[in-house]
Amino acid sequence: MPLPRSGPVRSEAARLSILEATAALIAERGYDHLTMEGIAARAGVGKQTIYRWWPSKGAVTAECLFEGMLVPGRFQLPHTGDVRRDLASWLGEIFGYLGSEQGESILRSLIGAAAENADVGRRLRDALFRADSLSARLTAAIGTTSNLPPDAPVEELAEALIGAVLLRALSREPVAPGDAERLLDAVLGR
Amino acid sequence: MPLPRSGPVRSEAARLSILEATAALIAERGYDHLTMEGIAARAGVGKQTIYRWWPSKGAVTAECLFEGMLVPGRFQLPHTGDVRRDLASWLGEIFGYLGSEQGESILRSLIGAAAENADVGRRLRDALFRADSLSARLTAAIGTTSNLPPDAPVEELAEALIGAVLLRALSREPVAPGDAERLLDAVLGR
Amino acid sequence: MPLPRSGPVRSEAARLSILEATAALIAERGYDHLTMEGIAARAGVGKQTIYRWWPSKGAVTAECLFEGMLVPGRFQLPHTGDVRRDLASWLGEIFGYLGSEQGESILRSLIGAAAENADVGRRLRDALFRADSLSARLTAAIGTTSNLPPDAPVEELAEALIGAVLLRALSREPVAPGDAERLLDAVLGR
Amino acid sequence: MPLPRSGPVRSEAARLSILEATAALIAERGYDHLTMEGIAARAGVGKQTIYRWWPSKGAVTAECLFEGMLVPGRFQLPHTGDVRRDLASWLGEIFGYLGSEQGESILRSLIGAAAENADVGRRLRDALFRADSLSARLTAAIGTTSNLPPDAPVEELAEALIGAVLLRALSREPVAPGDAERLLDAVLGR
DNA sequence: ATATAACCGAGACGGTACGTCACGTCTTCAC
DNA sequence: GTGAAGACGTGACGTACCGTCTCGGTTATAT
Repeated sequence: MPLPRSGPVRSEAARLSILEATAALIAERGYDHLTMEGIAARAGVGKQTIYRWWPSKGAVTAECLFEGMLVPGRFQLPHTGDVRRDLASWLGEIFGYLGSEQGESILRSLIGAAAENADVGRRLRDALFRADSLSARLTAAIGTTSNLPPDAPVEELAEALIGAVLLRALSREPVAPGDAERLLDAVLGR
Repeated sequence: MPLPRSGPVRSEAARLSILEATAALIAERGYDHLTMEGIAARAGVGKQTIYRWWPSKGAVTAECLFEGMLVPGRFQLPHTGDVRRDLASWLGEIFGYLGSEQGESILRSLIGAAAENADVGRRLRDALFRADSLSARLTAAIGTTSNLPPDAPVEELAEALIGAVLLRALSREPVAPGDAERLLDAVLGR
Repeated sequence: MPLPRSGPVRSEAARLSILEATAALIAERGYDHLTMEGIAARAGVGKQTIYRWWPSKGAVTAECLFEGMLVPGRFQLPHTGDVRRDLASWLGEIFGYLGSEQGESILRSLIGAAAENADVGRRLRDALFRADSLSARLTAAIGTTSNLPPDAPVEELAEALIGAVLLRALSREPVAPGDAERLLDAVLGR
Repeated sequence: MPLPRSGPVRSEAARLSILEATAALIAERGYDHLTMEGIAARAGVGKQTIYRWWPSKGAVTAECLFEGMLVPGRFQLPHTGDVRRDLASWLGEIFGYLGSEQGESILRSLIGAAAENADVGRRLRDALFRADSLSARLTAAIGTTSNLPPDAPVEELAEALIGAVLLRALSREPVAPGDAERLLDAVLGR
């Protein structure tokens, strides 16, 4: 089923088809095993159409990530007023995703992609985990709900939280029920 | 210069030559770009000799890691009695390594390798960072030097520390002087 | 010096380059010793370009044969009216070719190729020795010049002549001056 | 089941086992596809034991041939007094062998072996088809049963007969009932 | 209204690396 | 000192993808 043609302007249909094919292939077989030819075939698109707009499969992956096609957009900090509870809920959701076989595999794939492609690395940080808003929220919480001292290194706190998630994905250790809370206790104090 | 033959037993010379070639190639060009043919050529060895003993380049890399050929063995916790100071010194050394272009690249390569190979992931955790002894030391430190409560989740603390290092490597952000201390402050409190 | 590209249609330049390389390599080193990689390298072509169009080196060889690149097209029956003299001249030329070291080696190579590849066998018969026209001519000669009875089994006569040539090539016995005539005498009578 | 050892003299058991394995493998899969490792494994013998006594698989094949393990010894000219009838019977047997799928394949294999190995070529001629005795018999028959002139080129007659058989094997054309007789008619006259 | 030019699908091309097979050499050890 | 076993360096196999390059066909825009 060939895609409809749109003349000498970039075909949005082709672009979407490529991103969807990429996301599907990563979900099915992992970032390694992802090939340009596989994407083109799955998307019903010529290889040149991919190379015209992206320099590498890492770049396509990064755009997938940015479009929210790989990791659901749900990983957003809630905003109830109780920062500690918000963080717990957010981390809980992430660990839940990590607990599913699908999620663990995709996340691991993305780590691999990030390791060899700087763009993916950046996207993985801010588009996926919204690290910025995370540290902003931590800053806002100083002196309020949790036992954060006024000059707490929030940036480092955020890195520690997210880093622990990555390490968990890398090490392939299964997620246990209370893990998210324990991590929060460890980093923020009880 | 062909290696000496040793008959129907495994050639230790070939094994070492392969591991050394692998370590050198990873250090020079990164884990992606590492090829079996490249290893064989550099090691002066037939490809089959590699495939006879390792199923994949990930496995070879894991053995390199285990033999301490990729990351220096220096990342060991000192043991001065002052746990906090020991941790600071250990983290400082790691961040120092991460600060060098070489070290950052190798570490990132290994993360990529870990993402696609479970064995590498495991080795990267315990052979490299001695996570076990790390949490053991944290346990020992409870109630002593630092402000760790008696039931502190040391395992999670260790994961947060190491995870932050990995995230730093992945995100390619340069290391600044006080980073190690700030991370320690963030996770262990001041 | 890369060959010119011609897009998504088969490149005639590549095809010719491959056939020429094949013919040259067979002439130089024999059919055994012929390798796909050798052909590709000599032709300045990717291996896949060979495999895309031919299933085996035997098939490439068969096409060489068909294109007249391996055995000169000169082995054609003259047509003077005197069939006996025509046959003598034709056989003489073949034995002359067989007498040269080059010719003997190539012919033997082709026999080896024919033994393991049916296509080569067929080509070797009809494209090379024009067996068809040979038996047709023999049929035409019945009752005329030679002592062929009206119902002479011309097909078998042709096979005997060509077969004797093959056997000579296989057995590596040097060709002596009067051999062609003697063979003709033996098969056709004096 | 390892073969019994016999100390510092050549093991006849090993030699026979190798030849039998070779003959079986050629019969099963053809001369190309025959491998030294396959022979060794099938014979329950170390590779070195083969290389110690034969320089190539062609040589092993030649010895098989010489021992009558590949082509049945039945292809011998009968000796009834009627040379024409003897030849007819002999050729008939050969064509019968050639008519079986097994026989056609083995013979073709041997031609391939002969094409790349001089020794096999020689053996194939005299050990297999007893060409010597054939031309001797033809000589003896001069002036007797058939219409051979006194100075008939018997050597060439023999070559034509055998050559026709080889060509038939090479060209993979099925054998029809009267073929042997027709060939004899063609070459010797009616 | 028509040419022009960018885009599209398809896929052939010269390459690199894959993982496997077999080669012929060599070494160990049991008999 | 022969023979089974099998590791070794070498080299070819046939396959998968790479990134580049036409090709023929569409279609929006600039003449």
